[in-house]
Amino acid sequence: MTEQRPASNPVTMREVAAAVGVSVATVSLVVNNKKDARIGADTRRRVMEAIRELGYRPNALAKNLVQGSSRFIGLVADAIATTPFAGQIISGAQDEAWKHGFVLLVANTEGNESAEREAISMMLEHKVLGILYSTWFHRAADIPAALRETNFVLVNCFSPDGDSRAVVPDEEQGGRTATGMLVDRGHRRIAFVNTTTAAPARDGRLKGYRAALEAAGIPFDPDLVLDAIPNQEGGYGCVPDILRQGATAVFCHNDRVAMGLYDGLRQHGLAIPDDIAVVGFDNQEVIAAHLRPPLSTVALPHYELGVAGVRLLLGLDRVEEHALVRIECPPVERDSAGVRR
Amino acid sequence: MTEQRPASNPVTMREVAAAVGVSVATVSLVVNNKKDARIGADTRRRVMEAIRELGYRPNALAKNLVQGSSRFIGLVADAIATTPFAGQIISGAQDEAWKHGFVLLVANTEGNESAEREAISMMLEHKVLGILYSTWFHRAADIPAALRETNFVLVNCFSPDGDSRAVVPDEEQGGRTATGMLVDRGHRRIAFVNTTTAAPARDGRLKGYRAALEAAGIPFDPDLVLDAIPNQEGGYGCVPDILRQGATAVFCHNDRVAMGLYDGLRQHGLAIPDDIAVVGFDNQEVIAAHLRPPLSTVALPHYELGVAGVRLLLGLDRVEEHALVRIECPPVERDSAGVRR
DNA sequence: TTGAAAGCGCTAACAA
DNA sequence: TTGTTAGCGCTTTCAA
Repeated sequence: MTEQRPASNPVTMREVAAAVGVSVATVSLVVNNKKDARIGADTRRRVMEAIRELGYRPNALAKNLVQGSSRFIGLVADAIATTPFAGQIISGAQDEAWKHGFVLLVANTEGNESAEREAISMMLEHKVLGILYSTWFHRAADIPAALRETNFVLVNCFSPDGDSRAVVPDEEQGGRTATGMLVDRGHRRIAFVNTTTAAPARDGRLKGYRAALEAAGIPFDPDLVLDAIPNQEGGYGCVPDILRQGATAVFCHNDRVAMGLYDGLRQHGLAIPDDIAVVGFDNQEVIAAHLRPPLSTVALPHYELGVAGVRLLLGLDRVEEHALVRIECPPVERDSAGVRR
Repeated sequence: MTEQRPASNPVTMREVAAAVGVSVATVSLVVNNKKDARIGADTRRRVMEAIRELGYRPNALAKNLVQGSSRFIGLVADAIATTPFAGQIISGAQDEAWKHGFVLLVANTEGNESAEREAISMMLEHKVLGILYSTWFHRAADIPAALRETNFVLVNCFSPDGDSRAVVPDEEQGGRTATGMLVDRGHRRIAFVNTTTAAPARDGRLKGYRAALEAAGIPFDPDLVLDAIPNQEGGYGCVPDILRQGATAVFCHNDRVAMGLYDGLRQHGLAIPDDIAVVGFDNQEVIAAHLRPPLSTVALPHYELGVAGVRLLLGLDRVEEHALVRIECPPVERDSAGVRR
């Protein structure tokens, strides 16, 4: 394996100093714009000029080394490739990290445990300030032992033992919000197509659904809660049941289920939202925004999860030691829920 | 086993050496498992033990510094958050980078030029071995000047001047493959819903479409080529035109267009693939795999683009200086094209 | 206002 | 087989 040429030799601070005829200390002072050190206006000018002329770039490795702390934040994700969700977490984490002068070291593990171990090792060896450990869907996660060697916060997942800082979406509030969109339109028989998969999303959204019903004085009818595989096929498949139950509105576990539901409903000659109203969950753009009619849904706040994760890591938000921070799932109103009464 | 220390004060090699009673050089030798240096079996054992006991982790920053080269590869992407595509590029790049002992420094710029400059600066300061500059859709890209300070390869984009190494999907072959799927089923009036957006995808896929037709001895009919906004609405909107032209099959610019087309076709009471066959492009999983019927399409090889990018960067594949490397877009057969005759 | 010098944690000659 | 030593490029006292 022939690897590329050895790193080209970049301009060093010493060369800049030599070019100007000052010491490296002086150059360092002006490069970092140290406030306390008084540098002659002329010297400063000449140094700056030399920097520009020689194309000098500070060596972050050396700087980090001498300062004993890197400006890295690690982010391990379990599914960068397969969903847009991880991307949004990364994006949020990066924007926030960047804002505070930090750089993201990203590792994709695709659920592979040894890749995970390797990734964490690598980050530890780069002396990251801390690690964000994230999953693409909200769930309990076993915490790799090595994580405990540094600061870490869980993003979109949490420790079963509740002994770690974590940021997760507020599923219950999300379920309440989604159901509320339907209640607000005057619906009283609202079906809920939940997922078959045991997960916080399943329990939380159901809880929210019931809470919204209760708040509106609508009795809970267990027959209106259906379980389906959380994708298009699942949504399509439960159309007959929904119709049998005489529902006038459906809250779907996610947007993909809603997409399948659309198909089934249409096949029965039913119009959305006039014959039956639909709301989804996730706000998966490619789908939700372009269904016919565009799908009203509730957004999973992945970007905000990423932001909150680094804020916790950096200690920017005051919060109890092992708190589980819940982030709001905001409503995204489009057309499938009908017009508000 | 490992007594916890504040992350800010990690165990150093010197401490390990002191604990064992050897020199740091010896420790370095065993840590890096240097092949040529002979270390006493007993010494090696004791060092390893101390490493485990103290929880020593090598400091990659120091190592990189002294070796004059980091093991970083930078990857700047313009849309991590908005599509799964960037994620696949990252994923491919990372897998390949890791395989060769490199770590990815990822920066998301969301098209923002100053973010881009900052990102590249940051990477340069970390003395990356090189930079992958990637875009989420295949297009010509202006190359930021700073990029030229290091090795770089363009991924999913190319320099208008053709003066840089680049890896892109083979649009023409993709168009040929997609059209071929339809031709193979005996269709002769095949519509092509192209995009309204000027881009390599537009020209390349059209070229491929025509090539496939020609290879099958089918005359090209310009009336069968429609332009539409490349999303669901666009696909939906051109159904009447397609029917008017008497097409028995449609090749869609992408899967989203196909999704809209499905809707429109259904509304006309037409069955896919029996009344009309459809193939898409992109292989956007959430959509293609779960449409009814599942969509036959051609995959955009984002993962492979990432892989090829780092291979080029590392000089693992021999290739001419400013070559434009084209990666195959493989067919993904599902059900919407019908049964092969 | 500037410079000299001591490291940061590690690797790699060269010695022993 | 192992230790000594000289840096890598930079920051940071402390002196001048």
